[in-house]
Amino acid sequence: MIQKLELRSSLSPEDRAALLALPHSVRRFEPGGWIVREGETSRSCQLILSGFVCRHKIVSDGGRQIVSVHTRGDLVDLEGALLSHADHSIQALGSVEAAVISHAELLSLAFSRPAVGRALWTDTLVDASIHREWVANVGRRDARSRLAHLLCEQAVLQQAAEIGTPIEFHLPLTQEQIADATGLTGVHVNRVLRSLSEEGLIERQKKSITIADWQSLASVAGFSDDYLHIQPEEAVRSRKSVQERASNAE
Amino acid sequence: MIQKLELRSSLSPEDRAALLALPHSVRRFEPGGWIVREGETSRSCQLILSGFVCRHKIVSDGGRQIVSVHTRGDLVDLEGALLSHADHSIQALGSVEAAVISHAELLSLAFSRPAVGRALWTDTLVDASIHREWVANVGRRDARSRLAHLLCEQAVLQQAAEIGTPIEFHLPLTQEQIADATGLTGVHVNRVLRSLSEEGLIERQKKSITIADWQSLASVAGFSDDYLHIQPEEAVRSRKSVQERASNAE
DNA sequence: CGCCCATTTGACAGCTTTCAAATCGCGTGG
DNA sequence: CCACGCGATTTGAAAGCTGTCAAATGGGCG
Repeated sequence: MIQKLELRSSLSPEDRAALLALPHSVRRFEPGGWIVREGETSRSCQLILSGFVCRHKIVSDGGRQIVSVHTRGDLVDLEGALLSHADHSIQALGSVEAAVISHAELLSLAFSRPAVGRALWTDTLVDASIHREWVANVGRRDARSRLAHLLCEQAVLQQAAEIGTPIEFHLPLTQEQIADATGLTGVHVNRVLRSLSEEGLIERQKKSITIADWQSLASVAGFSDDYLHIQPEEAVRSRKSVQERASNAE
Repeated sequence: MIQKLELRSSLSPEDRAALLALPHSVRRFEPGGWIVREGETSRSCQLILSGFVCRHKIVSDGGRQIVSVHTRGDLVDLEGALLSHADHSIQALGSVEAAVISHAELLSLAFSRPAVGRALWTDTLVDASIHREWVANVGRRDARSRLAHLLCEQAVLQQAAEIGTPIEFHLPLTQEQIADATGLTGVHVNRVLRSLSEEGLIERQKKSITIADWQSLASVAGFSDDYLHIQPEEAVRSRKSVQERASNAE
């Protein structure tokens, strides 16, 4: 499971073996459990094995901004390996299982095996790219587009991580948390989500979403998956699959 | 000048020498010149020698979002070395001089000299951290705080890059561009800037800003420089200097 | 001196927020 | 198995911050 860490780089079998051989222990977090707290210094990072986590920051008036959501296969708190203190907190959104990997071990592997270092570095660059898209999302899109964009992104990412299907996926956030991720208020998220489903773009189950009309939703969102930098073969497979299922659903 | 690239990591003299020995050519850009266009593939990255550049994305309704501003000592388009296509554009804000460095050369140096690789990797992590702060800035602060935050950030960054003093610095953006960086409109930026200067927090010259009351401005912004991850000794020097000058100015 | 772009300013509309209250969902305890 | 209780979801009404549209002013460059 560890090797799926790398959707965006190629690794030799030896590299994979070295990654798999990393000493680690599995840790479980309760819903709401803190994985990292802002300001802390840590000695290890966590590879998410199951469940969802989010990174967030608190601004001075008490408002919270979620800056990213991660799931199976994502390595969080890699920052801790090279930076002295965490600039944000990381919290479990539900029950979470994570593999704890020491920074020292990971760094030494990264520097002894170029392909591994390259893959990890690429991962941080993609993280940054996603952050940039989020800046544009909260900065320049209205509430409707913002929410549509978040849904499209989650659909593609969960598809890539092989969790759920591209048109129906688990949305582990409460409406209040969706609001914190999009820079809106819980009340408004509720209204917009309802309007999206009334228009037939999405369908809402208890804690998951079905994209009823991918084309329209992506168009409302102005969504393009370029910024996710998913490898060509993966991207093709993923996009095709999204579209096929979308058209089957019609 | 190249070695000041690393404010946040330590390098041995040999590492510095290797960086300085990188083959490069100097390229000049006109104001508004494109350094990278979204979607492009590039073979080299650019180390800014003088002037300012910004990264930005265009959303589907034509709106523009500036996602970062860079100046002397910043390496831009490092993404191009590891990712296949650019997810954003980079444009010169005024006249810019940049050293062009081939990706291949830079990567081979990064993988042969761990300290260099570490420094570059750290740089991308700091970039990501700044992006996260921007997400929080546009997502969860009102116009007043957003602008104050942008000003505080620029003051500290330009001080760290040794351009101008911490309380008076060059702001290479038009109000329209400031709006694109903060997710506001030009008209509103104008109003808020005027109100900040009427309240005595800042003073405005033609194209530069003087922070008249750092304490108050930082408090309006909810600004803390933690997320910039400036090395301890640097941070102390920088903060002290900002505060000294600020109190001298009173 | 004149043109062009950036900055200002005013009035008004509108998207989102705020504040409150009602309803729903679901795990817990009787 | 059903009642209770708390958090999440909904909904309504009203206020407010920010955007839009337009026009005037100002400043720099050819």
